[in-house]
Amino acid sequence: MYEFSFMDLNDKQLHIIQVAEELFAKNGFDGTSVRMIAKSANINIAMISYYFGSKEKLLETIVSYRISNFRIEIDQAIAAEEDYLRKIDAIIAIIIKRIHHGRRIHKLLHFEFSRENPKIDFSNYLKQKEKNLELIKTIIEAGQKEGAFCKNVNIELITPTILGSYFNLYYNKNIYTKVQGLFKEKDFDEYVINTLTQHIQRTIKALLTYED
Amino acid sequence: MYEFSFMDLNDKQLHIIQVAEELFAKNGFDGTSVRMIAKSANINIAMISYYFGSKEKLLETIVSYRISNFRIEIDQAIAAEEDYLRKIDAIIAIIIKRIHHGRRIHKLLHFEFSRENPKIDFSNYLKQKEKNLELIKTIIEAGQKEGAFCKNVNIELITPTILGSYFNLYYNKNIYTKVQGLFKEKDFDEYVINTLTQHIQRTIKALLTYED
DNA sequence: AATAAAATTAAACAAACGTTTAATTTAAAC
DNA sequence: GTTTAAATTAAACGTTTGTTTAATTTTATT
Repeated sequence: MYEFSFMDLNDKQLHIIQVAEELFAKNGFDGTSVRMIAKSANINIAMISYYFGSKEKLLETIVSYRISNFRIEIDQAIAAEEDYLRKIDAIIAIIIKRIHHGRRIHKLLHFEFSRENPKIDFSNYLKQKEKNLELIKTIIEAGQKEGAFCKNVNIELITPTILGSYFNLYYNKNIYTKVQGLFKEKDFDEYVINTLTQHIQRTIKALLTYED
Repeated sequence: MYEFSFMDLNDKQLHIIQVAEELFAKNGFDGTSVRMIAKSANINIAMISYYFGSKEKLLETIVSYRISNFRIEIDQAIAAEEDYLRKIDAIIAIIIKRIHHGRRIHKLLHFEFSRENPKIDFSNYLKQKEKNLELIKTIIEAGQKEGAFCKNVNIELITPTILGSYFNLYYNKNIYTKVQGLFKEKDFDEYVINTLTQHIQRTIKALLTYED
């Protein structure tokens, strides 16, 4: 039976990618050995070199497999809403959903990106970041011209606030779980999609309409 | 000549700590070898085991050396300001200053904290996080009672928004530097203390007074 | 059924890892 | 100046690292 495989990756390769992605996010790139990956994926060590060439190229494959542009999805959401505050709500909901879905690879990228000698090529990641930044800039400037948003806003810092709110929660999940009892592990998905998304939407809308 | 040494650490130990901290932040714990540390610090490899016991205990020493409580500083700032919005400004300025100063060790903690088998004891880090969370909760609830702040706010998520904004900028510094030309490396300190702090203050104040 | 290609394996490779040893040098105490 | 303790060193320790090899099994093609 034929199964569709993205990027010419067969089922076995996809399985290795999924296992490796989880281990990389948990233990970091250097903290994950090819033997750990092989054991978790129930394959021979040599299969990683055989399929991907090397451990580093495996990481590169994972990155290009996961990093995808969501320009179209956002464009549709923007067009569907009339009110500028609703547009913001829609954009943020999409961003958080996407980021949450790709949280493991993004964690990896955060940590590998600021290294002395980065192990992989980040140009695709950079391009997408840049596009997203421009997209948000465009919509906010349009809202400012319409008089919906105030002008005293540092637009470049809105993305860090949106993404940072998510990732700081994600990185400190254990703290809130253990110390605060804020949520159990399995409720995290729901908490992100509902509570956190709402909080960020509120925050950004408040910022964009704040007059002091 | 006698020099004061915190935590009974002599000058040589302090030098090793500083070098190691920087390398750990750059390359991660597993990505940094004792030989790299020894070379950077111009010492023999054996000195690390001699002084600290092991590579892991060196990390523990760094953490307890850097993680400090800033309860007193915040208490003073709160007492000095009358207006609740000014109190928020003061708290955020202190938090960002502190976090920026300890950014390297915090990056390390973010990455090591969510591991399968954490290599060091994080109880001190947890305690301080908890204290800071309670501190912010107290001041905001007081402001709500006074009618200065609105009530539809998720207080638990304010800290992630403050810290996340900083760290997302820090982790993606290279992007903004290279792609956007937002700032050069050496201007980062100034950008954080001025522009970023202002942005976060604005954001949180807007959120705390937002009525929809 | 025979042939060719792809997948899988255990074993071996050199290199790098954190740590320990035992010898030597430096500093401090008497 | 002698003795004792602390600091420093080069070398070696046993593991683990990522990758390659060469042999074998499985799958696909003719």
